Amino acid sequence: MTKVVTRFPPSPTGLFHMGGVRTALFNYIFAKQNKGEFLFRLEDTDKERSKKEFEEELYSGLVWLGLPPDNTDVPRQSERTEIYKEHLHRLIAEGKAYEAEDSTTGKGKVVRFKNPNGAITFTDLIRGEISVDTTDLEDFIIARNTDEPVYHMTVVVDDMLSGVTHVIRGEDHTSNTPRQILILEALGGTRPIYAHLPLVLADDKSKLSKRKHGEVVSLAYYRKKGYLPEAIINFVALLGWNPGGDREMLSLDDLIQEFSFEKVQKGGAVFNVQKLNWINKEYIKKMGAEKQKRGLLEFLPKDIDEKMLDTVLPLIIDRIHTWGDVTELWESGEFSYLLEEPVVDPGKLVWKEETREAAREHLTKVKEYIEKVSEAEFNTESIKASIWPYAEEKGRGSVLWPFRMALTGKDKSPDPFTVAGMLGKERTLKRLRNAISLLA
RNA sequence: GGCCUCAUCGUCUAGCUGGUUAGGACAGCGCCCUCUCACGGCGCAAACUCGGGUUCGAAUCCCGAUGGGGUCACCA
Repeated sequence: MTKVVTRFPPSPTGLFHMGGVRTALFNYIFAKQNKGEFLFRLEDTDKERSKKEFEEELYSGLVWLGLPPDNTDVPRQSERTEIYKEHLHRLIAEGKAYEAEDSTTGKGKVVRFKNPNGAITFTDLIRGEISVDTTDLEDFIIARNTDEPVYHMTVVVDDMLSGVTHVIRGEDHTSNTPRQILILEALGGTRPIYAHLPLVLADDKSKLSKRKHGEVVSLAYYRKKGYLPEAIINFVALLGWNPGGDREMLSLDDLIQEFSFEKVQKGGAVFNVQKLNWINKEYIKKMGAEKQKRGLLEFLPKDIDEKMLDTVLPLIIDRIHTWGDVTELWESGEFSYLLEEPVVDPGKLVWKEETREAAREHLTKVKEYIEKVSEAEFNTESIKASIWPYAEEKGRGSVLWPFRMALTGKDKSPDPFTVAGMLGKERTLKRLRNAISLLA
């Protein structure tokens, strides 16, 4: 049994695409599952469009996701031209490729592969046998000139030389496979096993593309928004694959354990952000408070009172799907009453059909109960215990609504006991007195 | 258009060797909890593309149609 070797060979011509993320993931999983190697290399033969920043983006993305490649030195095709040339020249020498006039401009010479014009049949781990008549491909170009090979040539040589056993890539490469098999056979290499993954689709069912669908196609977007790598891995794995039952929450280790090509879907899968959001939230809920806090801190104002954050933490967690959501939540003033005195509308202090007098009376009573709660025991539970019987007697809405409004000034907020607990005795009393005076 | 390929709720999917009230999840809607919001609990709605076969019986097997997607670069 030869060692399994998979690879992820993006071209650094754009941000790390979510489709690429899934391709990388499946390559990683399959390699690990078989105690093999997961290789990373850069296909930067297009000098015009290849950018250093994208190389970094790609590599750091893999590391961030928890899918570090096994090779420490990252090969760049732009630095391997001598190797490709050697193979290219061999093909020419053996009559398997030839130089030809540039058919479009008539200037210069390109290298074409001498197509034997037969049928190529290969086995795809996901789709079974695929058979193509290569005659339609004609004598395709494999190099811009005798020194500059293009994609098909470089892929084949690299895969062959690095001992790649499994080529796992997107379905958009299916039509490239026969060409590459042709070159590979001319070179005398061993055929790897192919697996073409169904595409990751946008809402309109077309391939996710930067041009058409914008920044939401790249990993960078989700990193910026504060999604968790585990959640992204989990979600993306479920795009076109599933463990067979009802399980949906799967760690990378689970995936390595459970993955099989038989369970890979044949049709494309729409990238559904809402599901990603849900999964992300599940991961957030599962982690400890300390981690949650650290996650939020990155997206909150620098000068935020960390002690206060401890108390609001559970409230925030209930209301967000990603760390980034907290920014908007915070800026919307959702918790503004914690930082500053609320502006209270006197009319709003009165519950439904009740009178101002009644509201004033309830608030006065509440103030008295609050005063009796000792400073040391001033927490949600004890506050609730002291006021609850009265609220039950007079009607919860009649008492609790003005109470909460006095503290927050908002139609929507957590319950008054929780808010009072967060504010502390002094501030709670101050706001109650203020509300009472407004009703005078 | 040629070639390749795919087809179960809006979306992700279960369904492996034919017999199920076609299951789950997200989203949606409703109810409950409740002073409001959020959380949570419960529930509802929602699919086998169509047409032929094979069979006692088809979402499942075969053929065809239709529809979708991919690809047809000196880009990868």
